[in-house]
Amino acid sequence: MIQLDYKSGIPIYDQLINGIIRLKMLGALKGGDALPSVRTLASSLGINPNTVQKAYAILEERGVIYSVSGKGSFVSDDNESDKAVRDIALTEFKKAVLDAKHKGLKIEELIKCVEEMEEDL
Amino acid sequence: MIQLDYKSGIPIYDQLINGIIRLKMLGALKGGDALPSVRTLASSLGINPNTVQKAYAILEERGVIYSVSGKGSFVSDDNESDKAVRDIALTEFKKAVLDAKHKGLKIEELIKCVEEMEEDL
Amino acid sequence: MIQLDYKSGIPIYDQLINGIIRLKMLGALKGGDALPSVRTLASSLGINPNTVQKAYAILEERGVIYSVSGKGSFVSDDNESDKAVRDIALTEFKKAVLDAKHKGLKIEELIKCVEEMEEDL
Amino acid sequence: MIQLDYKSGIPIYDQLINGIIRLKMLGALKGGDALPSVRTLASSLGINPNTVQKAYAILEERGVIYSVSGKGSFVSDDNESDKAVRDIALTEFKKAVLDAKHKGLKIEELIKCVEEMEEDL
DNA sequence: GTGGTCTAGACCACA
DNA sequence: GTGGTCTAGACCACA
Repeated sequence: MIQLDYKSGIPIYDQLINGIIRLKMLGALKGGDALPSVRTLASSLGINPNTVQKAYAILEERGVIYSVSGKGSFVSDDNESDKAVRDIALTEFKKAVLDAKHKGLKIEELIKCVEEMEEDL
Repeated sequence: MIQLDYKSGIPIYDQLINGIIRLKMLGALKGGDALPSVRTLASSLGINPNTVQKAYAILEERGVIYSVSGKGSFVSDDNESDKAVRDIALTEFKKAVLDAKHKGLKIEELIKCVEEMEEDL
Repeated sequence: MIQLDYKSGIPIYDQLINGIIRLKMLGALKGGDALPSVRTLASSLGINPNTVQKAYAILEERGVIYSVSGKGSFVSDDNESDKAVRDIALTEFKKAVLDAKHKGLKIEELIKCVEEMEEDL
Repeated sequence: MIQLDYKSGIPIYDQLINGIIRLKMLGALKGGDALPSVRTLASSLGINPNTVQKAYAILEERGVIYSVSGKGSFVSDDNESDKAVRDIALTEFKKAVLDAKHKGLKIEELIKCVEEMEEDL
């Protein structure tokens, strides 16, 4: 399911968020699908339920999933959610572009870099 | 000189690092130039000397500057340093590209996004 | 009958309460009419009998319906009940108005908003 | 400062959020003002730092405040934040209007109710 | 000192 | 059982 990397420095809840979004992108999770409960996912990953709770809360706020008290958490099928996710991703990407520029990389280099990565994947 | 943005969420020491690298890229700082002392820069920016110290230490580690005990810190003229900085920047940028892809953005969108940012700046 | 929206965040029992009150307002339920039994309604909506039970209990407490042991639940024809329901609803609405004011919305904006909603519905 | 009501059923972190927004509306908090630190506010209110942390995190995400690790939390002067707050408030208000309608109140009654509240305040 | 993350564990409403 | 809130307390990066 979701691979956690404790050495990455990326907060666990962020890795969960990214992991669930990725699973949705890949089609492994579809609209209406039930997610593992907060406690179940926590124990299967060996982390604290609060951490899962935090990830789910953020995903819900972004419209990627929705939670029903007493029933569980489910994947939204709302296309709006995709848009929200993409907006956030694009903003973060722009930040990275600026950062690269600030460190002396030129726009053409960045574009070339992106194009080369296309072939790899 | 260097503009700090406290709201950006980027650590101050990182902003310092980027700022000094940028000044070197722009030619405002050249090989052999003396940098302001840790205390001077700290007080002129209104920040903690520890923060400047950390930035200088990282820059030295990357070969962008070098320190002479009792004399101060100076800009390296070694072209190697530029390469190292650029390598690090490129690696981080690639990570950002991957992340954006994982969140559903397509390569063409990213390229378009980069091109549009070129016009703005 | 009653449409449940699991994504709304409104507790199911509250949706049931609102639904039954609405059916009464609309005239679909009149004084003396028998309500479906707790189990019947629960199974026809695919929800837990406890949830229906809770809704019925609250409706009875407010005088909207009444229960006869061994016979079932019935709609009150008492006009008093309507008044009680309306009083509660009005109190909650006033709370919402205050909250909106506290967050900087002006009375005129609220009125305009309500008027616009009239057209939509 | 901020009055907490433990009996209200409203989560403490929500009361904090509303309280800070209200203080900003009233002009008691202006752009750039430092907020009490997470720990300070927690101990002065007799609650857990985590709860304050949660409130601050949500306020930051909404653009009402911004936090700088190691420095503290500050009130945004960005007018955008007001817009975000107002949007959220308006959405909540609309929900309340719908709820009132569902319970049998008529639009005209709601408008009259709002108008009467104008005189009181 | 300051914000941010995380664990451990309790308690509540809801289903 | 399930999500949500809260406390208590530890630890980290940053300033």
